[in-house]
Amino acid sequence: MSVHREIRTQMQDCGDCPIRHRAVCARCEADELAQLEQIKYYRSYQAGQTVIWSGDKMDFVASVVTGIATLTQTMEDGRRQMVGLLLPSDFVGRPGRSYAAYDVTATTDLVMCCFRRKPFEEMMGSTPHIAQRLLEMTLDELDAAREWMLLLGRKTAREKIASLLAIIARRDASLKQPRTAATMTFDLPLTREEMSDYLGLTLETVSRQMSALKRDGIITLDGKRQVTIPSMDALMDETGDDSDGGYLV
Amino acid sequence: MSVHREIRTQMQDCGDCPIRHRAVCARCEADELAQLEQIKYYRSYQAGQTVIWSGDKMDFVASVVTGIATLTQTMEDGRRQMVGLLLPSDFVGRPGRSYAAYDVTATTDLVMCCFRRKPFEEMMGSTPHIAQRLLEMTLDELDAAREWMLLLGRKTAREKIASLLAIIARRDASLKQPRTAATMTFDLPLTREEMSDYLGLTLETVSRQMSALKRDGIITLDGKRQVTIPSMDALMDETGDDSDGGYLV
DNA sequence: CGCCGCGTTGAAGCGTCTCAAAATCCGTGG
DNA sequence: CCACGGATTTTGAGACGCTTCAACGCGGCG
Repeated sequence: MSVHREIRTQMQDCGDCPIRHRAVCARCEADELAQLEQIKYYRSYQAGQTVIWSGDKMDFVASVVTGIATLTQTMEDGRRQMVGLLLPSDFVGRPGRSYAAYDVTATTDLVMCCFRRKPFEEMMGSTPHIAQRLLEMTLDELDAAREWMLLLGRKTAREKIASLLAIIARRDASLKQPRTAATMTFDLPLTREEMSDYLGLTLETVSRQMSALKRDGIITLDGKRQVTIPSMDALMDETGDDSDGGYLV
Repeated sequence: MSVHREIRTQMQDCGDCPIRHRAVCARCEADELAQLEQIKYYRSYQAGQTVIWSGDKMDFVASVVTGIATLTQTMEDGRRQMVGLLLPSDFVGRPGRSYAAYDVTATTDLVMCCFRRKPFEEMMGSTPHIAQRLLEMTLDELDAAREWMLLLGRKTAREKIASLLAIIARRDASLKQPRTAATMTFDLPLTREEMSDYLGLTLETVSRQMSALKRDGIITLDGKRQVTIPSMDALMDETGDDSDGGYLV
């Protein structure tokens, strides 16, 4: 994995922002947005590049604009566990904390909208709309983390893979095809190793279970990355979740 | 486990509250506290009693005042995973959500300070101090959940047990003995089965690893529940964590 | 062309689970 | 005070699922 240079991206108007209505700024009024524009700047990273290392000084917080990033923890002996998958509109960093608690890595090409930390923290105090939205997003993250705890602690390898595919498929569908098509196709944004880091498995087990799901007709593969799900119901049956789980809100 | 009747506890002044400075109300001024007193009421539960079932209607949020509660998720076939351990000052429920997302159970006798949900949500809008503190607490919870994801996904059974004991010991020390005594003793608030639900293990594996830690002199047991840790350093060596992990903030 | 990153597949080992039985603890009633 | 019964915990033996170690296949790129 070669090291790429970090690239600064040209300024952009918040009005045109693709994550305007979902990110931490979602509830801001025009004047508040203008204030945010004062302290924001964009950064781009290439696939594979590290955004920040755990323990490093972090003088910004940010929103993912496009692309996918991951949060991972690493033990002394090299065991790794992914603890977050950051999608467009997701928030990176913690107000009030000056160092990074996790490794942040770009798994695809990535653009982030960064805010200098100090001014952002001051704005949080004076702008309830930001703090409100951040609370809501953090509560959602906490729910997601707890669902992942169930997966890590109690699901079988096959159920783990099926759950991950279901999550990616559902998210992909919400962007590409608002209607619930019976059959869906998407590109896996993660390597087998990244999948294994997320699921608490080895990459060999991931590969074997992918093959098993293919053999059983739950998924089909074009190349290594493009996944087609003929029946979302059949996939859901493999996740171990309640049939109605996640739909009632 | 017999079903006990829920008991209402007599009113109490916020000024005397043992969690006054750590709970969701920690930053409130006197007038804000007075407002909270209007919508608060206490509830007590006996050890083993269920506070609320996942999916049930939940028209309050609450703080744990004394005792310990757990959040657990259950799969259709009965597999269970604990996703939260609620200690005094911890918050229960989610503003804006009218049903419970998890089973909440009292593992010891428990007293909660409950707020009617609707008035509490209104207060959150008008009282930044509450929302600020809740955000801070939620971010802490998220960090804890992510640390638990590493444990569930990557640690061995022995490391899991050692980690749990270390967490309980450290918390207990922060209450009972502010100084870092070399040797510490505490009562386990969890049964073997509850420990297994937290750690993603079977209760038999928990029991075996407890015996192994005892055999190796990492812990000593008086009865089944009272644990003594002769050397906190020796215990920390068994957790798999960095030697300096968790201390730098 | 040959290298390298990524993915697949195989075989053996090991850690945890499952099933089973015995030991211990604790509240209750005699 | 002791006996009893049920809940909890411990311990054992075998099974099983995932990991480990290893070899091989595939595709892109210098």
